[in-house]
Formats: sequence, C-alpha cells, structure tokens
Amino acid sequence: MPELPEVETLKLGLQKYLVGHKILDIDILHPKIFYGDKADILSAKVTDIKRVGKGLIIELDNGFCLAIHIKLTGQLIYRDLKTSKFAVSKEKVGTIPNKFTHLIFQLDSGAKLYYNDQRRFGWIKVVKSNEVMNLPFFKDMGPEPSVAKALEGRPILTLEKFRDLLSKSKTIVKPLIMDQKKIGGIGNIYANDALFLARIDPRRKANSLSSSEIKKIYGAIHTVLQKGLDSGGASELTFVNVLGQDGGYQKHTLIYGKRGKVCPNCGKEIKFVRIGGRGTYYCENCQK
DNA sequence: GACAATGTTACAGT
DNA sequence: CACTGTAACATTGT
Repeated sequence: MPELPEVETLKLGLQKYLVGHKILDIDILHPKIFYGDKADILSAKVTDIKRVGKGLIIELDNGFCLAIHIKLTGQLIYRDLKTSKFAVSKEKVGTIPNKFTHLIFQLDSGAKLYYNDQRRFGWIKVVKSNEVMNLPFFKDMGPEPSVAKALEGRPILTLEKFRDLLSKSKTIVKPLIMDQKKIGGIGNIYANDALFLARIDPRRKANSLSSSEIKKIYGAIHTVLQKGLDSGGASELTFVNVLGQDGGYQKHTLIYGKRGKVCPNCGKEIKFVRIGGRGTYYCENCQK
C-alpha cells in the first residue's frame, strides 16, 4: 500500500477533488469490500478527508464517515468531466472501470469515485464519525511520524518516544518499526530504505542500539517518508493517485527491491533475507 | 510449478 | 505476557 506517503498522497488528492461532493449512490460490485449500510450515507456530503497511519477516513456531513484501508492493491480513482481528460496509468489501471473495480460511488454532477482492488484485501466501512476510532485497526495505531498531518489529536512520534520504544524492546528492529501498533504508517519499502540510510543492520535487536544509532534511524525514517511523499508515493505494485497516475518513489528506492544488484554506497552485492516473513534487503558491508 | 509481492490478523508454539 | 513463525485472504508476474 500503500504506506504513509502513498496514503497521504491519496488523502491530498481526495481533499482536492472529493470535498463538497454529495454521495448519491454506491454500486457494490463485490460485497466483501463494503461493510455497513449504504443507506446511512446516501445524499451525505463529503466534508473532509483524514489519515490515520495507513488508513483513510472520508468525513461526511451527517454524522457518519467512511473508514478505508486499501491494503496492498487498492486504488481510489476520482473521475469527473474535467479529470476524465487526464490519462490514467496504462499499466496499473488501463481502463476505468475495469475487472478489478468493486465499488463505484456515484457523486453529484456525474462525478464518480472508483474503488479497484486486484487482491480484494482492502475494505471500506460505514461507521458513525464518533465511533471510527473504536475500529480495532485505528484504536491500536501507534504514534505518527510527523512528515505529514494526521488526524487531529493523534500522538506524534517524538524522538523521546522512539528512543523509549526501541530501548525497551527485545524485538528485531525492522519488524518493530513496521508494527502499526508501535508506529503508524511505515511498511516494508520505507523500513528497508530507512535502515539502509541509517546504516543499521535490519537484523539488530532494538535494545542493542545505541542512543546515537536510534537517533540516526529516527532521522532516516523521516527522510525517506518525506522523499516518498515528495515523489507522489511509490507505484511498485498497483498504487496510483486519485487521478489514476503513477508515483515516482519506486524509481528512487535506496535498497528496496534491489535484489542481486549492488549497494549504491559501496558497490558490494545487496543481500536478501526474510525477516518476520517479509523480504529484507541490506548491505552487509554498510549496515552494521 | 515454485515463489514472491507496499498489509493485517489469527493462531500455534517457545 | 512477549515474541516468532506460519498461514490466510486473491491475483499476477517472474
């Protein structure tokens, strides 16, 4: 997914194009994706879009909201008279709607919001606005790196909190920073790149890291997330922005995905191992 | 065919 | 309770 920079990219796009629109109807082509009663939101108007970690919230003006998680392969694509003229990513979207389109939100003035999802892991839930943070995925979400604005009131990942978290955990550092209950928003691409940038071996135990190493990782996390955001996200699998266009970070990863290639820092071969079930790339020479 | 893929959760085991 | 590993969800690409 869509990790924090990708979801933030979507959020900004939805804010620009969706706010002010009324939801007239929802075509549910695949029921597994949609939870709740669509009658609760018909003719409601979108007032704002929020982000909680890798989750999205579409706020409505009738006391309800839509909580969204696009998991690995979800897409939210907005089309109206104007944006229909923009070309969508030929490779990641093709035509719209397509065989992976599972929900179509019919908006006023003929605008539409499409939810596509190749693997159908994602979900969209109708929830009362004042209960949305009770959803397990949102309730347990850890503090947010401060590169992008999250929902008001969400805790921020300060260096002190980060230091406290790492120094008290016996877990391996890479799965720890990817644990959404510990930190909201970091996934496999940015975890790999942040640890490479900080020159830390992803297999290190968190509580073995020195104070200055922790500070380096903290800085590196913010640097790579910001870079991801500046590139409009990473379109490694199927991610596209709200206009259906590719992001650029996948072309600029530091080490993620470079299996069999050489380290950009020292030229030695990049190692690939599995840590916590996830593909992990690192340079034995540079990351200690 | 085998294996891997930006995520999350449930469960079994240590 | 803390932590690790595995499978599951479904599909595509190498």
